[in-house]
Amino acid sequence: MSEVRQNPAANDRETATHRDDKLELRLWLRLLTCSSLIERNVRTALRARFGTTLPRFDLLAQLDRAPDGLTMSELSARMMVSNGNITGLADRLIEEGLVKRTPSARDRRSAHLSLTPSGKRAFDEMTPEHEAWIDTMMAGLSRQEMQQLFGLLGKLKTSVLQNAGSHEGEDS
Amino acid sequence: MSEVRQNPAANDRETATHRDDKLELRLWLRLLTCSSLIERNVRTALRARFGTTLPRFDLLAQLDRAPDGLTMSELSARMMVSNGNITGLADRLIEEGLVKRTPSARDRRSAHLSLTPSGKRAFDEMTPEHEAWIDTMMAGLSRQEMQQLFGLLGKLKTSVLQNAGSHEGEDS
DNA sequence: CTGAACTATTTTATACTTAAAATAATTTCC
DNA sequence: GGAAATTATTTTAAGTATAAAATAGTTCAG
Repeated sequence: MSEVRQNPAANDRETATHRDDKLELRLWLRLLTCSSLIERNVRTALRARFGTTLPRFDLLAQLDRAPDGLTMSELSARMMVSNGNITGLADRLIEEGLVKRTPSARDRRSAHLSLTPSGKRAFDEMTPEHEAWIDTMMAGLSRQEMQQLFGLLGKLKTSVLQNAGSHEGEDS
Repeated sequence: MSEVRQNPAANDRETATHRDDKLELRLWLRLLTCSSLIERNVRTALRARFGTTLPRFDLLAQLDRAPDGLTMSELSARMMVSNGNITGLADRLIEEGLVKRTPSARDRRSAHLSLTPSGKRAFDEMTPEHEAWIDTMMAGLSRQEMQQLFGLLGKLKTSVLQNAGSHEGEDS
């Protein structure tokens, strides 16, 4: 098993916040805790059930959603990782025969990545279980609470995108 | 600058979800998007302003919150990363003189890590700006929305901890 | 046309991360 | 008190991640 504990009485980052910490900071730490917990569970489950990793699954999922394929840059944007990262990840999946690359006819710099039949099959096998894991983890929330949370996170996302990076150029 | 785009009209993972995807899945992807966006901003800002990284800052922050110091395992639990990860991270910070290790008197396996004066100074210099970045990113939410979000995330956290790993042992 | 600016991707160097095995110390229980 | 189980940490090997520089192709102003 993993050497990372997952005990329900977690003594995590967020639990360790001070009573007098600012709401914004506590909110961020709790958000991070939730995200990390779910991510860790999915990662562990993907390895245990399918012998694969989250980044690989994520890349396959992006391609599955885009039947016409995606370029490296598009993948980089959607997965929110650096461009260089995609290169290595794609290389491994191509090596494993799950993804293929088709050079673009009109722009010789770029190529479209897409799922091979084998990749599509692998993804279709994984995705129902993946969804079930997520459902299970969220079982403690009512439909209404999920919708409320979804809405609030939407506002947060907008806020972050709007106000991000405003600390830059304060001396220009 | 970074080569990862941060344009407000993000074409991210979550934006690419289907209309007919389940609420649970969309909620998870939006949560991940928010978390990744904030994390990336903090990471970029830490590098730009202080030439350091998020894991280093995070470790310093944990130690700052625990005046008596923490063992490797405690740090691992709080930061929600693997035990082996802490070893390397701590080594680097000790090398840089920001952290010191004190062997435990009663248990020769473990040692307490704590901030050096230099580490404390470095952290105290960073933390007000760090808090300001978080505040700025959340500026689009009202006090009440933050509290609501905080509460809902608390429920989610409980749910995940309760229902995590229930896919394991389904054939035992 | 031509070269400057831009865009897409890869490469490089370094850091971070994990899972699993190894090492070493402590506790437990007979 | 000593073997077995547990706990704390380190090591190992592979993969994931970033930022920045390099490479190569495209676009566009003049």
